[in-house]
Amino acid sequence: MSASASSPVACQAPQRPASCDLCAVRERSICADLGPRELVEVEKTMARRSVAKGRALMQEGEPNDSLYVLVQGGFRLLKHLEDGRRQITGFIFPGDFVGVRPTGASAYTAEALEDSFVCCFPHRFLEAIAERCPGVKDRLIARGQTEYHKAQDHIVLLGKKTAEERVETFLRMVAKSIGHGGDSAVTETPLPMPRQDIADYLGLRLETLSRTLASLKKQGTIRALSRRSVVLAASCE
Amino acid sequence: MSASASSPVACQAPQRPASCDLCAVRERSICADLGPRELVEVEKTMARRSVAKGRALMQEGEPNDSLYVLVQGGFRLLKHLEDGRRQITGFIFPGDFVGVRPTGASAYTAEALEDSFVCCFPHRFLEAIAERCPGVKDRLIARGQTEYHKAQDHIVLLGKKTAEERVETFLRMVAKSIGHGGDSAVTETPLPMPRQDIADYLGLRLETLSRTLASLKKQGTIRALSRRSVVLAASCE
DNA sequence: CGAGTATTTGAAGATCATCAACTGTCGTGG
DNA sequence: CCACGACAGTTGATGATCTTCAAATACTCG
Repeated sequence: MSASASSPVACQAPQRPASCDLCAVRERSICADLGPRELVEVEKTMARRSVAKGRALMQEGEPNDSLYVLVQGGFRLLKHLEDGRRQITGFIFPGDFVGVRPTGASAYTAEALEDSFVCCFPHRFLEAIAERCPGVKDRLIARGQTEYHKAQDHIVLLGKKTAEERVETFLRMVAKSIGHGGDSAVTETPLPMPRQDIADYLGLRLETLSRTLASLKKQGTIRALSRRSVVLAASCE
Repeated sequence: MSASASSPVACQAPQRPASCDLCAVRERSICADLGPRELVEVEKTMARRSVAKGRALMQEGEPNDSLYVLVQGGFRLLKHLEDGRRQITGFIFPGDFVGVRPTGASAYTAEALEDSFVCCFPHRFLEAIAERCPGVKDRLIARGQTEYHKAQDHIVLLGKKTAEERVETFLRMVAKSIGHGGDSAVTETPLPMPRQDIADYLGLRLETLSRTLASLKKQGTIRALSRRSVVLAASCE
């Protein structure tokens, strides 16, 4: 299936764009603020990096000095409690970025859900670029805000919603984040993360998540469900 | 102006500083990045505002075009679910600020826990100031990050901690935020918010919070407890 | 002092967690 | 191509934590 050299395109396997011109997420990332001149410069200095499924892009507590833009794949962001309990605080999809500021101790770990590609912007280059492109810092501020707002929605979910509400909210969120174009209601939404990750995101146990999914399917909220994808019914009441 | 001329200082009642030179939180807020010239200008154009206990500084869904720096008092930040359930997503104490970006629809409501004073920086002025003081935008980015990290800690608390752990974490957090200087262990920590707010922050019911507080007191984790303050035992195990 | 609100306490019940067993899926190799 | 093993996910039975409903008590303010 995942042929490597045979077919020229349309291949499911991770494939990074050859240049920024072809980058699928450029308009959604900080690169959108770069002028043509800066873009050329960035393309020369910026490192691209592939991260194999399960490997960490950054580790809670370890220093980090780059901003990473996710080009392809997905990541889970997670924090640990001393006794080993883990909480997933978010998921990252193409166009999103992490590491907005350099730090001596990252607040969280980022692990690849599948083989992924990222672009690395060391902050010391970024600072120089920002001087010529003021929009870059504005975009970092804006990004920080939307991350914060997403975290607040997550807080509401964990603090006030029932298991069933949490699961439905999550599924609609994923559908919106990586829903392929048009009306996400009828389309199949991929679930690139295992059940345990979803449970750790929702503050539920694996078994409770499984039962809740089964229940939503029986009710019809979920049209179809497989290990790696879901089809939701329209969201109208 | 409230009590203005009579007593020089040491008054418990809300009292806003007469000028930025006397501002207790200046070094902790964006003002720390302003040069003397900008400070003078800011002092002329910036509006100060008092907010009575219970009143909202900004409302979820309503537009907001200013950044507010809290000088004195406290605020709760909250979000509503359609059916009226509310979740408190954070508390704001002197030196903190809200409204990092102008928006057509605030993500949350900010309500005063007690009579409070804030400084308002309309974003259109802020933008002009930022051009001359590049540090301002960096500080906004940094602030966005620390808010995000606090939100992540909150997510871990709600997703993985037991009622008892939540309450203890909360109390230590407040002690650290508004703990008066030295070792917060033996000092009395004020609790400027009612029990219902604490419960809504912790994702617990009022009654569960009350019972958990009683239990922590019996165990000795809490040395003394009153409606408006608490004394914690040292945090070592 | 007294009304109204905030907080605490009690008893019963619901939701979600835990422990355990079972089933499905995927990759490997005979 | 199918069998096998390992892991991911599901289902079942029981129990703990937290919620709910109810009532008592404490505190604040006029």
